[in-house]
Amino acid sequence: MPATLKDIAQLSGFSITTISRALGGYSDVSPKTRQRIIEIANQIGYEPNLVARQLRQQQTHTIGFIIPEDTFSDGFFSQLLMGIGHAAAQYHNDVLISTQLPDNEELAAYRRIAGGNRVDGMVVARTRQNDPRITYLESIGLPYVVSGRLAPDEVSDFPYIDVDSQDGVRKAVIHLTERGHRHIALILPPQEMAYTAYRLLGYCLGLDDANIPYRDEYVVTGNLEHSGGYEQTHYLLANFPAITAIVACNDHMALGTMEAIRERGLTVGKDIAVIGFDDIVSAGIATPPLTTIRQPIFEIGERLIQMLIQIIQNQPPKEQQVLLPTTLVIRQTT
Amino acid sequence: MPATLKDIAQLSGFSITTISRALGGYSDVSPKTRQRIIEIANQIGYEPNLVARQLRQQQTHTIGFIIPEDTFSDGFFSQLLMGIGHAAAQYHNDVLISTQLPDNEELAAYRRIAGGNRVDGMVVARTRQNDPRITYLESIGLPYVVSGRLAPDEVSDFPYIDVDSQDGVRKAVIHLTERGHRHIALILPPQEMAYTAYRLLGYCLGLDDANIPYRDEYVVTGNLEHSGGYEQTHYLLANFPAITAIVACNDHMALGTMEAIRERGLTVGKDIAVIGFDDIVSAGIATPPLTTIRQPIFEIGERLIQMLIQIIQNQPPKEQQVLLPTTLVIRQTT
DNA sequence: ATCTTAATCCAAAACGTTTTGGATGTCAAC
DNA sequence: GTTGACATCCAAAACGTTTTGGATTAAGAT
Repeated sequence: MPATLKDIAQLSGFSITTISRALGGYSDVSPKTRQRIIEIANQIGYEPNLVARQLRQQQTHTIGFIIPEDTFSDGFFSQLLMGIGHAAAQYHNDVLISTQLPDNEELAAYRRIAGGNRVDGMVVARTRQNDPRITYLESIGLPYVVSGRLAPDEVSDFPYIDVDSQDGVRKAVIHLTERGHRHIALILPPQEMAYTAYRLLGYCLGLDDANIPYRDEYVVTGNLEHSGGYEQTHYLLANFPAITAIVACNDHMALGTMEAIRERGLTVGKDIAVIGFDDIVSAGIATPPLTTIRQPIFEIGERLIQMLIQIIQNQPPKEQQVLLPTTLVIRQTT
Repeated sequence: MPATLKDIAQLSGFSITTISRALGGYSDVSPKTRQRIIEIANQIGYEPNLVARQLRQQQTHTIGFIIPEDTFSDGFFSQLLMGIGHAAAQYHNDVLISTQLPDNEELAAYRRIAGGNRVDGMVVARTRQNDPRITYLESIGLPYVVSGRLAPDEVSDFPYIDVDSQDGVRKAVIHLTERGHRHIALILPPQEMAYTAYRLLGYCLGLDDANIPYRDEYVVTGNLEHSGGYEQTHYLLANFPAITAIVACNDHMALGTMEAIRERGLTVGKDIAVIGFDDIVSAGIATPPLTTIRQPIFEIGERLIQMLIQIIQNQPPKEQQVLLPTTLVIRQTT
């Protein structure tokens, strides 16, 4: 039974309206009155009921973020979340997180949170091809912002921030060809990930730059986890001994790749070069430290929120579709 | 302008009450009516306004979690959060996250979120000595649950889940003495952390078990980050060359310790043994893989929520103060 | 004395829902 | 034809706030 405006009204003898306006800093309440009211409010530990305020004002100062269920140990997601939380706080917004359970229909959480008026806007991550979440958010007209574009053959006509992963992978491949590698394998993310196509494209361009022919059998798909890199690397090295370098499309897989290489009695960085993607914390402290394509995950989270807040406030930013550059962080696996 | 009960009422000719009760599954509405109402609701894409519902029912089905500002890259925190989110979802609860900004007064966020009725309960982590957040939550009577006890000299008479870190460190020290180490250093967390005392205690007990005298100069304090382990290790090894083993109170610091050891031309696991604490993902994939005291972080998050939900539902669990065991994961740094 | 103006204050509506306490109608039993 | 019993429905209050559109009073101008 927390204190309400009504309580202060009764204690002070003023009306609820006046209490509200006094605490709200309006000018139509006399200094003495205001002081008295503030005094009482402090004394009984009044805190405004935010739910009531939200209902009345029809805004929540809250941003929604729905976490897929299979993302427990994903360094990318938690770092993105930290960036989101940090920026949101600067705009006096909180973040409402809903974890999606395996058995639930995918859109259910979006309907509940977004359709149920619990948030002013949403950030959606991990776009897949033809993403139904975007269709839904568009249909209800709620502000949203996306981490990652759609695939190159789809139009991404919504506000997003993505990283130029095509260019990133290309730089990585060039880096390898410059060191003499000509048999370079690629471990892609699953097909349905929207960015997969960009990475494959970058790989092809990189090979092209060095006049190396594309070989389909050097390109495989991993599950984005340690095990994916591990298994595919064993497969690749067992079947194509000519391979001297492997580009994995995230750091988790790259670390799995390193382990597989070691298991085969080879030396990472000497016999087989490895490049990852993301530059998560583990990459820098792996042994040997992993050469990787860094994307500024925390910053992406921050900028997503900046963009979203502007859209919520009806001041759509000029740049609604941002492509951030990647950096090739050269460490000791190449 | 999302659809409301009123809209359905107007379209169907029934009253708002009936709409509400039809959709709510009450038995006092005829099958035909209910069917018609559901039909219209689906047709216009009705979703209940959760804010209104929260206000009316005086409960939010939301759990609050406030993240300190200095926790961006902390693997512990994000993993705890994942556990929290996962368990909360199973109880149909969402998680409201508020990031605390550096300049803000600490309790401000708690007052806003907890005092402002935005959540049904809170989980507080990273207890410090004489924690004011607990005092506050207790004063307003909001259900809460704590990750980690207070220091041994304070009474922790609130629901918590902690890990028996005293026993953990003791096991680690015993493991080291069994391998012949007699000059074992300890890098503690900052004083104000409540669990620091437990770890020091475990260290003392472990030494005692092997009849090794306690030496004050072997015990230092680090900042819980990579740099803390790094700097203190350089200090220790420069001043006390007799040291052959270092226990760091979290994995981040342990990884810093490993780096410092390498920089001094020594070999981790051979010249100097290292043991960490937590068993974050990076520990297992470090090179060499880090021997560490594992605490089940994800599970702690889950159990915190189970406990909290029970308290919220007024069914206080018999076990309100849980001490989970740690596991010494022996890898290759010892 | 009357009129303006400014300074304070407040009643009531509104946000969208759930819940309480009936109201109405129908049908069977007597 | 009266009485219950049951099925179906609904008006109004309530949750705690903000906001609208005045009302009241006092002071200053004429």
